[in-house]
Amino acid sequence: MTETVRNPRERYRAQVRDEIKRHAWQQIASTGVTALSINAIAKEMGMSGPALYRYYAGRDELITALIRDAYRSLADAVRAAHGAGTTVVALAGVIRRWALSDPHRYLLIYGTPVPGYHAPEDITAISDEILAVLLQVCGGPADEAPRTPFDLVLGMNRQWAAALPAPTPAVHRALSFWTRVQGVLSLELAGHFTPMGIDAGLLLAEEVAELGSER
Amino acid sequence: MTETVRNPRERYRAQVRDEIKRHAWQQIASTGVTALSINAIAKEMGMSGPALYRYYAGRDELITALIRDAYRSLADAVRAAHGAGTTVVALAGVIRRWALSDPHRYLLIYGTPVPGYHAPEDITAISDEILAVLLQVCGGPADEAPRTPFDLVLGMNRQWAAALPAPTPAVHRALSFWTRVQGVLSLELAGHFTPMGIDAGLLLAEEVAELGSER
DNA sequence: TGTACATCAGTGAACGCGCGTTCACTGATGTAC
DNA sequence: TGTACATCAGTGAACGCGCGTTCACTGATGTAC
Repeated sequence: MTETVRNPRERYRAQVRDEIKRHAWQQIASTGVTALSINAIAKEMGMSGPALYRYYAGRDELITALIRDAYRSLADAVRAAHGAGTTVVALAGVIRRWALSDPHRYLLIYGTPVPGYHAPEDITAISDEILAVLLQVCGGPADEAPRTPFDLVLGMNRQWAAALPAPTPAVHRALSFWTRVQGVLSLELAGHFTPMGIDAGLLLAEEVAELGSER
Repeated sequence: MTETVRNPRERYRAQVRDEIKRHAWQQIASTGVTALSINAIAKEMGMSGPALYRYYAGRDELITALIRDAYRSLADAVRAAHGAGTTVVALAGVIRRWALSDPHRYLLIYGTPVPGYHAPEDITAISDEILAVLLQVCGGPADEAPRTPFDLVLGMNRQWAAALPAPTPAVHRALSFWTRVQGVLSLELAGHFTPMGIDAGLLLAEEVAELGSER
């Protein structure tokens, strides 16, 4: 999140950029992305509005930075879990806890798209990182034969997909894993479970239990 | 959507209320819920801003009406499909087509919650209608014994759940159906599939195929 | 070590905009006798 | 059938607010000799 820099002026810049983001998250947490206001952040920091333009070219660039950090954070969490050795059920739990720890951060990425906004290249790369881990936890691409009709589900227009010989059961399990996690979390975070008294954590575990690497 | 009324004045009122909603949906479709503006709608209709206050007490009441209509529309679509006899796969297709036909309508209900907004009672009732149909398509509550540990997933604090003797496999299948549909649709509508070339329709069919009534 | 200069963080005023909502009002539409 | 009255849709002005962004500027901080 923080870029490390020797130069004292650059160091200060990085600090302020971080503080701006902290306040931005705080604001998003209370009123949502759309209410995110440069002026409001500035006021909260005891600065005048235009001052922030020294640090971000405008509102869109700030939002981009927030989205990037959110993806980065999730990618790190998922990677760490995988590095420590994890199962599909445990990984789902990690993702869920990550989402619950800051619902608006999750929603910024996977919720209703910010109108008029389109993510730059490097962000989809981080998103691919996440999917790569899922793929490994769901069994990896090795020693698996392509299957039908799942082959049709996946086109081949992306590196991580193109790197595979063909869609495999593991790829499909990873995809199922991902959509099922999203399904439970999007409903849970939007509050659609609370009036029904559903244990979302347990439901999620049940949903992904069968998607392990089968080894 | 339109209330039928004899009285000519009331009739006119209902027409205008509908026209306001039509413009509201149009606006939501182009810029999202948060950009929804009473003044903008009025201008589009060739009226002054305050005129709309004759028809809706304020912005929140208008949004409530839109949300209610959205739920109503989905409930009708799902009911109609069930009435004509449907399978889990076909029903998932119906829901998906409903969502794709107006993504913002779907997102208004199941996307990121509108900050500060809370739905009135009668809306959760419509939501229950939908779930009731799902339950029937997934096998119905009849002649099924409770099972563990799924029993824990569902609490019993809601009518349609309380009406059941206990959580059954069918209830759990309905819940799985619902979350899996949400998972695929929320990712598809947010555009997370397009760069990967995934056939969301096929994926959805695969996801719910196993959740039929097993009769 | 001290001075001259360049860099750059932050200010305050301004621009133009749109928002939700209130209020007192005009004028048309329906209703009662 | 015609008149008197009540209802109510819609207007225009106004209030107070916040937004993103630009611009010319002050003053502090770092750099080069």
